[in-house]
Amino acid sequence: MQELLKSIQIRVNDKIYLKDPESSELGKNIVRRSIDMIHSMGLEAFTFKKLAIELSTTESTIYRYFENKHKLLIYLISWYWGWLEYEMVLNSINIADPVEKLGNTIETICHPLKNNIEHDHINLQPLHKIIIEESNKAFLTKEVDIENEDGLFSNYKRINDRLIKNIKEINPHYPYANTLASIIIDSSNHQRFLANHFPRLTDIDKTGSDLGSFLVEMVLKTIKTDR
Amino acid sequence: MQELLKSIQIRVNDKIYLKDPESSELGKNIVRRSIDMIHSMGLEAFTFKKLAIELSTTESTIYRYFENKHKLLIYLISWYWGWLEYEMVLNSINIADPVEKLGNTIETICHPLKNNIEHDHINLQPLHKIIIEESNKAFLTKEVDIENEDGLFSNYKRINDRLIKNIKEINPHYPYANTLASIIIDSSNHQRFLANHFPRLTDIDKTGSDLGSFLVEMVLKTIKTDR
DNA sequence: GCTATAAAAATAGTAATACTATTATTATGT
DNA sequence: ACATAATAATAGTATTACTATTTTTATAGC
Repeated sequence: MQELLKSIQIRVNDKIYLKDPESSELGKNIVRRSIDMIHSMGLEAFTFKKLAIELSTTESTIYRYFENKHKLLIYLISWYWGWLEYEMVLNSINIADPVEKLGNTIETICHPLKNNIEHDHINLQPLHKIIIEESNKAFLTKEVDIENEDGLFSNYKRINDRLIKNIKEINPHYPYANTLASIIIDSSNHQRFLANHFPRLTDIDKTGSDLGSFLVEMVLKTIKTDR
Repeated sequence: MQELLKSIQIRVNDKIYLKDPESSELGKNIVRRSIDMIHSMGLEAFTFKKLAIELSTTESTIYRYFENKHKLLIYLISWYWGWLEYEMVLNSINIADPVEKLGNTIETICHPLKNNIEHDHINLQPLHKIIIEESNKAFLTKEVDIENEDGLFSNYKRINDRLIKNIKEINPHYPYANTLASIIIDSSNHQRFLANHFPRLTDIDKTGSDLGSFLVEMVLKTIKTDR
């Protein structure tokens, strides 16, 4: 199973890239190295020039894969959510009880690397940190609506859809399932950001230990029909 | 009262700027025009050069007020939270019941412009939109820890503290008051962002009409000691 | 009204970024 | 062996994000 997962191809909207980075060794290296570099130096300091030097290639070559570093970021993020969907589905397979499934799903979102999975050319540990520290920048732009229309965020939205469906399985009449789902997903990463940089603003520690159980409890209490 | 509020000086940490923009007409114009420009063109397209042209002045002159556009953004955000604290306090004055106070406070965070307040040189409407669309960029950087140590985010953190205190007044034993508070504040803006750009991910409309009541309900249900 | 001082404006310049274009070289598949 | 595509090398541009220097203008005290 581990082996199967390792070589699985994550589907990423092909409008994100100019040339599929999975289609060549160089492409894979671009992805691999950019994860390390963005993780260690931050998105703003990261440039195609620096990446080109690291890869002993040229800027223009990288530009044949990605239009700009913003698109590269979207690629990484989209890949992440695409990958997480597999994890979510696999982890919750055979779970019939919707409450248990919700718990399992939220736990997966909060601790995606629990299974210690490895991947061919993508290092998940730093990628997850990029998600925590940088991913919001992908849609906090003036181009968000066009890019959204082009489907660049669909992998992200599918994760939301699954959570929404799960919540509605538990309480079909709850009117704020969408809002709750997006809060869960956002918080699963943002609370860890706060733990890293604004510990006063959270009760979660850096490992995110109680995060999952907190979020599950919040959801269940919130959607419970009281009578 | 309106008049009093209009001329009130919002306290902003003086490490954010090089020269206090409130101290001169030009400084006020820098703030005023930058709000309009960032709002209309987005933070990335906004430059000191363009601002200088708009103000018929030069880049170097603007640089005497702010180190760079990032600091200017932090200034605007910090001013906003500083101002919101006044609003929060004023709106909840004389409310003794902590549950009622929480409702009032959250309502203020979600609908800060309800009182149709005007301000001397700061246009609150576009500023609020900047908070919704751009404010996360202020701390999603590699410099966040140094800037946080320097107190650049203290106005923001004080808002959190008030909410935390309020939650603890209702249930002193609830162990996740900090986490819940930061989720509330974050969601009060982020759900409106989603309403604008990802309506499928929220049940809130663009005016944010049910947002306050949803958040209040979520908090109250979550912190309720069930027995 | 004169002068010191500070603020602002004008001017110039630099290193880095975010690209684009052109040509030469190398690899690959038939 | 040849066509094709990918990559590398080289060069260049507009813009950004600054810094430095000098000149002009405004202000406040004497």
